[in-house]
Amino acid sequence: MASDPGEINQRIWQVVTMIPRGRVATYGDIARHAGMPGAARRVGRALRGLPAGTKIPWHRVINAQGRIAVPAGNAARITQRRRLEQEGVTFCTDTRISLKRYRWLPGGEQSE
DNA sequence: CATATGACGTCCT
DNA sequence: GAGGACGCCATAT
Repeated sequence: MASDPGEINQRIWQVVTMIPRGRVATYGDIARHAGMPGAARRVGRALRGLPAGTKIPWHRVINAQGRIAVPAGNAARITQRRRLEQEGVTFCTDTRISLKRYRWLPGGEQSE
């Protein structure tokens, strides 16, 4: 059943994969859309276990503060920012992103 | 079973 | 906008 941990992480990756290019989503929204409201940490746990050459656009996942949740010491932190800028996502500050402008609404499927 | 930590969120100052 | 406090879920010790 969906109670299996493997089933959960797959559900999370599914939601992350459906995030459109040039757009970002927060852990809380993904967790809620995955059927686990409040389990934002569970999402981070799933993304942390992702391999380097994964097909999952984990770089489009950021925290509610519009910042990269990846701590220093991890090369992924730089990779994420580089990829976001490459997709057209601009940083409001040195570490801040305009969620109000790039936040993707799960299920909203906004036409633009 | 209790405590501490983490790719988090929300509220308050 | 920045920082601290508390809450939530899961794993490690």
